[in-house]
Amino acid sequence: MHPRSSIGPRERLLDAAQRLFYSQGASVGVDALLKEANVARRSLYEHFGGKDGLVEAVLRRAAEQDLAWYEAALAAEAEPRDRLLGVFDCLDELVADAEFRGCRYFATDLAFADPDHPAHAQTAAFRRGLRALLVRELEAMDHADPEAAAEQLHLLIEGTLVAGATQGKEHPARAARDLAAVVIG
Amino acid sequence: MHPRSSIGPRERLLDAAQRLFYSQGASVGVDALLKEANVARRSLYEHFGGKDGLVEAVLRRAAEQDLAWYEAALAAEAEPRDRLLGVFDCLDELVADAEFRGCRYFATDLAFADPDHPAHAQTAAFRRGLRALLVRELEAMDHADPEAAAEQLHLLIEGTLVAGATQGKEHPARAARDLAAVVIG
DNA sequence: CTTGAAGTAGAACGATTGGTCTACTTCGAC
DNA sequence: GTCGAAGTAGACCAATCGTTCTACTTCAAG
Repeated sequence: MHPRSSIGPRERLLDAAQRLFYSQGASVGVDALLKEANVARRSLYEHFGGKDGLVEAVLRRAAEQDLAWYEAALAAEAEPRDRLLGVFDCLDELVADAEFRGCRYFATDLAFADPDHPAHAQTAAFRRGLRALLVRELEAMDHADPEAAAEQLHLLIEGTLVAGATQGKEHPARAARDLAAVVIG
Repeated sequence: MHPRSSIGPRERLLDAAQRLFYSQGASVGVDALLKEANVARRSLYEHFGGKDGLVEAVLRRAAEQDLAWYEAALAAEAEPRDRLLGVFDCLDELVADAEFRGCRYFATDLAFADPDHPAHAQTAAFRRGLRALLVRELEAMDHADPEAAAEQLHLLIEGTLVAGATQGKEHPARAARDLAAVVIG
């Protein structure tokens, strides 16, 4: 193995694909992915079996990273109530970034019309993970109805990501934060 | 002309494209569109100049229809406050429909990576129209800050559409309605 | 009856797609 | 030193993409 040079073609491919899928959509051609990753055509098919396998692997890894991002956002504050509100402060920064292009998972769902495409299982898993995270926080602060509140917070997050992608200048995360404060109580 | 048989190839094409673009995304092939519309290949290029022109025309017409849908949703109630809340009742029905697949305009934005594609101008126009509608209603009921409230309502609507597309069973419109009531005051 | 615009049907185009395959290189393990 | 797994480079394939084009039909206006 290459314990030193560390990143082999598999990782380079995952990185490049995650970048290009996000910035240009899942319809980017295999050629563009290979060029961006500086990887031979053959490596893609040996490691991932095909483009679909690469898409799935990218989503699986991205879901881990993104859930960790939410955990980090929560960890930035101490008070249970501030922890959840802090997520929207982080979202405000995220959405303001020039590179922001919306929610990776929803974009993926839209890109694959076939409901049996393996990508959908990954996006669903991410949403369950995020929802579980919200429920956990709400339970920790003894919220009266954690499930219902988590649904509302989730809706506010999704709305923020859409609004941020289509009119980022308006700081939708702040508008969402005010409503989140109501939800949390 | 054909004042009788009424719907010529142009209208059939618009109808078919609106249906297929929504259910399968803007990546549906020209062949599928022509077959669905029972229209000759040539007619598409004579009437719309190409697939891009068809996309633009579909969005322009859909925006009219959808804004009219929101107007109708508002008109279902009399009291200024109930008019806006009624929109979320209508959204609840819309989202529950088995055919519902999310917001046409956001899906279109994601489908075309090129920021100069004419489709983006149409989606932006629709959002401006919807926003203006919300502001108008809020002003009519003497809301303290119509612009800010419209932004929040818009965010709730977008969030509802995303949540409805990904987990329609949960009635996200009801969750959004509760928050909308807070926004309206 | 004729003419011409508008429609249909479908072959064909160049480009691009995802995927397969061959030939060559690299490099650590034995 | 040799061997084999893993990687690179790139030709190649069938399918599909949006688009152009020709040939035939339809039908109302003059």
